[in-house]
Amino acid sequence: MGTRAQQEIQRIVDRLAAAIVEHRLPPGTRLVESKLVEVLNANRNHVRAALQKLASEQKVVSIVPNRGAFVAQPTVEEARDVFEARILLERAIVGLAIRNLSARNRNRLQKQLEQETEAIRRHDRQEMIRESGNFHRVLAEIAGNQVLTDLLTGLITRTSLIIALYQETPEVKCSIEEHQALVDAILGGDAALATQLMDEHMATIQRYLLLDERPKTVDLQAALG
Amino acid sequence: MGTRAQQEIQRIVDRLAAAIVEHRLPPGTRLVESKLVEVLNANRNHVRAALQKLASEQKVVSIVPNRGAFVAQPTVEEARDVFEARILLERAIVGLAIRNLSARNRNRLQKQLEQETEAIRRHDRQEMIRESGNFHRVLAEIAGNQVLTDLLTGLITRTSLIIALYQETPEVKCSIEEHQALVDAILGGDAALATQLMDEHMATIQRYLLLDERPKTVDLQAALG
DNA sequence: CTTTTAAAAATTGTTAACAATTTGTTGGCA
DNA sequence: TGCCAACAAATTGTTAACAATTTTTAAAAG
Repeated sequence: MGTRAQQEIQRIVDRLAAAIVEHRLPPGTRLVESKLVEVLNANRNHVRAALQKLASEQKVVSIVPNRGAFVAQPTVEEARDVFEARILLERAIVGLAIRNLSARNRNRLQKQLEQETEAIRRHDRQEMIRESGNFHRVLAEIAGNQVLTDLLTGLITRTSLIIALYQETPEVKCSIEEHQALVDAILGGDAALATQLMDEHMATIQRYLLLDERPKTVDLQAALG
Repeated sequence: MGTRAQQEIQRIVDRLAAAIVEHRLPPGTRLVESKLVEVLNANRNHVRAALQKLASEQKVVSIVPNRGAFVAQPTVEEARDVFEARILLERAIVGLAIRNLSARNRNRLQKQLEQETEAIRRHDRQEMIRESGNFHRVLAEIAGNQVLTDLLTGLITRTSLIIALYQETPEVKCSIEEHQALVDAILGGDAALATQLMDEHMATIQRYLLLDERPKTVDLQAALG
């Protein structure tokens, strides 16, 4: 495909991923191709390609043959694996970021915290989700490893879907207070403290997940058995 | 797409990835769609989808609009980033694997080493490459985290392409001696030693890469400037 | 009123024809 | 010979029509 088609597919991927990440499309939602064509003002071939990509790359969509695409419902095991992998990457990124603290990068961290503050001030939940994800992405960019950034970006997306599916209450647990403490430790150059704070930050998020139980959706087996 | 088409695309992806990983398709090789259709006995649409996947997921193919697909030529920066990320994952995997040492898993490690020995005995270079990759995949599977396994699998593929492009001599540096030492440390439950051996193993591979210089292929700018 | 069956509609899956672009070749001409 | 234009071939990119499957609707039968 030419660049134009690829860009269009990416546009659709981004729109859908954003909607899933910001919990506007709950897990299990049916994604009918013709509706997406209408809503996104797109070509059906492109929509199909985008859905395939979301299914095979980020795994936030699952495709059932002859039945169509749905917002994915990751299993408890997958949720655990995603968190385990993410913590791993986040810890390493914190360490790398501390070694790359240029004036510009310090500034980026401050600016990012301001964005989050603004989102909270406006009580804009979707923007809060978006910005809390951006915080971790900025950290990865400061770490200066594009491969790590790409891997983490995928895990951030999946994490948000997992939260939609398993978190007991809908508040955004990826809090600015913990981000602020992290930034303080990073700017202070205290790698050990920063790493520990990142561990605790991830643990905080994980603590509110109901990973002992089944997915939130109706389990016919349990409900009728 | 239905399951059948997806399977067919995956078959093509696997065939192409194997050829690239085993250095049968050197970096920069042109991949003409019609030739692939012939050689792989496939449909052109499926070939195109497979090439797109290899480009956007594993990044071992690069697609130039209106010019076609080529075996990728990762930059020195990308090579460094891939290795940095891979070391990170491998270290963690070693630690996790030691905690999961069932009888079956001990056996899998032994069996894997036997496979590698056999490849060496037969002087089958392509099988040696394949099996040395399998060693790291088995380790990831023993670690018991499917997400980590998937991420590492992608990085192993990319690593092999990087070696094809940047290693000074063509021997397989991912050696069974170091694998054997690693297995000994793991079976002995010595996490600190095993992690250190993994570090050294990765360092050994990296040591033979010419990452100070340009890619091996002719650089017109440098050659004619 | 419930169940069954058949037809219609909606939705997904597949393909090959067509279009656009790049690459290669030939022949004229100074 | 060297250069250029026009044509031809090869290759990639795009699309819409067609096929297959599932879901819905409606009618008929018990």
